[in-house]
Amino acid sequence: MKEIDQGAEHNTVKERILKEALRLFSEKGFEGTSLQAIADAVGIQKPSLIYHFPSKENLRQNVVESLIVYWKNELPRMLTTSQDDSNRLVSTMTSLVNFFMEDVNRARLVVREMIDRPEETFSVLNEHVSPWTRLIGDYLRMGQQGGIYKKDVDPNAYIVQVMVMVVGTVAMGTVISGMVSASTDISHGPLIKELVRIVQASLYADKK
Amino acid sequence: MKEIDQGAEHNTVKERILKEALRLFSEKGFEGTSLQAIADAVGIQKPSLIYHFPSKENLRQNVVESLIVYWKNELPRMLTTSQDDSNRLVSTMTSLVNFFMEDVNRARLVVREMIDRPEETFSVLNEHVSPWTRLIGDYLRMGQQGGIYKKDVDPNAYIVQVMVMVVGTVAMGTVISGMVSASTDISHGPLIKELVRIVQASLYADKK
DNA sequence: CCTACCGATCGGTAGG
DNA sequence: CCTACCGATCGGTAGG
Repeated sequence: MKEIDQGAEHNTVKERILKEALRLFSEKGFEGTSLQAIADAVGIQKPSLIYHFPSKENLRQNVVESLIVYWKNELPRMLTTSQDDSNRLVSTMTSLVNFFMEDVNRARLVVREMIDRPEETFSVLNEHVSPWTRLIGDYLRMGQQGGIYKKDVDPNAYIVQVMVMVVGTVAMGTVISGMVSASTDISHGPLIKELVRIVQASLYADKK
Repeated sequence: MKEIDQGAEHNTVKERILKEALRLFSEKGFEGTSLQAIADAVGIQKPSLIYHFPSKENLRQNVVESLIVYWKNELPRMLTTSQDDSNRLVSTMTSLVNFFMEDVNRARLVVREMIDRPEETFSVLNEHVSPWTRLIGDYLRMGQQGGIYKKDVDPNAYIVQVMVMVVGTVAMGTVISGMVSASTDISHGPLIKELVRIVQASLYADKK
């Protein structure tokens, strides 16, 4: 009844639904998650879900959109925060890694969406992410002419490959970190470290 | 009735089931694929599936195993075929890329299994793939001491990251190739080319 | 490999 | 946001 802290944090039922749906869709997949399971996690009845989101498909779209919104707010901040020019790319990528590691489910959902609905996901990325990758692409091309980046780097392909590595490493981290060190999961330190090294070593021109 | 070419190609019902199940599990996911859909694709009735594979879960395990078996036959061949020492790693990776691109569903299934069943997938990889990654790791360490590979490469992490890139690029190729060039899919030429470049540039030591 | 069939669960509606 | 309910489909069994 209280409307004082209505839009404050993750308090509203709608926000709690989105949160639990993101988690379950990421962990078990869209088809592997029932509306009943989401309702149970939130602590309401199934038809109450349908009151907030008219269908399961509509709920999925809203979950994806909530991620996109987060992205569109964070990415500009990542790109501008980094002060010095030479390290801007690496620090942006580090922010990207942190964004996904903050909640591994974000990376998993992105990977799932790409595989489950390639065409739709392409449209979404093309609309909301491509502007930024194009910007970084221009920045890369400038650096190439200035001689600080390798000349044989394919800017567009490079950016996409970095994204594949970041999102792939975080999404599959639980599995693959066990293959590099003993710990079966969490933080995957050596993996992220090597990821950053590969991204840098394949970009910066050799010192002459 | 004819038993002449019984074990020849993809002729037996069991093999046809495995083939269609791999395709559907890869495209729609395990939970998104019904036994009815598989039966329809094969052209038999649902209970006939259960005759060959006692449960859906059992069928999934057999699909995964069929991939593993393929792997265990191909990987040694990849590693030995490459003649000259210096390019062995790159040619092995190229074979790996070809293996997954031959049938994109292989890469998609691997990614799905990693996200859907992290612990189980780790066990499978640890048993059947780790021996080979360890071998390549030793080879990398030797090359490092010989000075042909960068000293700051983390061999184990590097190998895993290369696998993430390969499998990720192929699995998500349909989506991401559209972001680098106009073509919405197929062959993803520039992506694979950049992938190979990154793998090489981040490995080989700078010429002094 | 098929027909016939089962209990359980699915997404979603009616109506309040 | 709830109770009551629906047709369709799920994985799987019985029995041949």
